[in-house]
Amino acid sequence: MGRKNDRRVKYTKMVLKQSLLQLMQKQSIQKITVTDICKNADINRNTFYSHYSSPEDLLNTIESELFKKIRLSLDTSNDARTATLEICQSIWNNQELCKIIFSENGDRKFMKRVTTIAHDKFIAEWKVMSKHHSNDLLEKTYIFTENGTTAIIQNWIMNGFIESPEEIAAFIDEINKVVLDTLF
Amino acid sequence: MGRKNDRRVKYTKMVLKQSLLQLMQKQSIQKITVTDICKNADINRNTFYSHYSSPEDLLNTIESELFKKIRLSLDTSNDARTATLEICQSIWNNQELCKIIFSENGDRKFMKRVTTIAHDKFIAEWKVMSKHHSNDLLEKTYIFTENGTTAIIQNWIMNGFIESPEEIAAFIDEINKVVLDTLF
DNA sequence: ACTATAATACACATGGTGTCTATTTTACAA
DNA sequence: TTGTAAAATAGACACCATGTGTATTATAGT
Repeated sequence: MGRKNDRRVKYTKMVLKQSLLQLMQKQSIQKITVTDICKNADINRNTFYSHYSSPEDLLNTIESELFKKIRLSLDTSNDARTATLEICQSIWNNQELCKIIFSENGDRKFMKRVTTIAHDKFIAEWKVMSKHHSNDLLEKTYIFTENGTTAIIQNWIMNGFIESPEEIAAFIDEINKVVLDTLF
Repeated sequence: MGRKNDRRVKYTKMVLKQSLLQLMQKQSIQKITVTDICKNADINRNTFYSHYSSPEDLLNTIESELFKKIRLSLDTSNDARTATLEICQSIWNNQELCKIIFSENGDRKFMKRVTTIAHDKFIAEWKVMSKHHSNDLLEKTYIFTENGTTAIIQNWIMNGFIESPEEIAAFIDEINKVVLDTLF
């Protein structure tokens, strides 16, 4: 019964995560060693290896947990507008973590993985209206707006959340609408 | 006189560059060691260090040379449309190199550095027309289109240059126009 | 042919890695 | 409360890349 719920395991994993995030505030994941993380966490290096295989592996775990949180908040909403808003709110609710994970050295692929959730709904909505257009144009437009949207959110995070989630979501909605409405 | 033009130096630098690019086809720069590069190039490791300080340093050199080429082709054109086209043509003229440098593991910051040349001209042109708008909206729109444009070019490269430079430049012009004309 | 210097060969201490084998500590359950 | 499984630690190990020495060889340019 006490397999994964062992207090010792929970503590170890917790401090290792904290330790990595703390180190990531000053250096990129690429330059952080297992030894660094363990010294900073006051955890034996062998213990690290019994839970994770590398700093990247540990980071993946952290990211997956955040991703799960964000996805959970989306299960209710189906249209693109509310999905965008809820993603922004999820990020807003995890500001400290997001600041680190999506920082300069942060994993762009993961950021994209998040925005894609909402963006796919955008595209699905517009795809219906664009049957007379080539898939090629749709594909290029998708790439353009996808990456633009991702950058807007990343910039919002990096600038310290000056705008509210509502404001950012509204801007994203508007500019995506402009592009897609005009082209299709 | 023969300082930097020494044939030995030219050869060494050349094979080291080739070696790194070859290795980058299969792994990211992060995982490539000095030892790897030297073994692959059949160059002594000490020789590497007498020219470059790290694999990243070597890559920076390669990137800077490409950047110089691209900038050179731009000195004639002043408007955004022709600048975009000439960048696309420069990339087209260096396909093999660009495929590697802008690959999945490629340096996104460098890709942005390139597209920014043309994009800044776009923005300068539109900035004149948008005095009545907030800098904030302009800034966000800039980020959106900047990153969208970058992604389009990157995608063009990664897909193996299916379209001509003219076609890609035309799409970039059009979609940027749509966004900026509609919002301002 | 001379000479400066580029390239090589060899060596070294350093530091992180991943994986062992004990040994100690501790959470949970009977 | 105590027994036990398993978690954490301690210490050691070979391995490999690093960066920096020193000495030697090869060679491009004059």
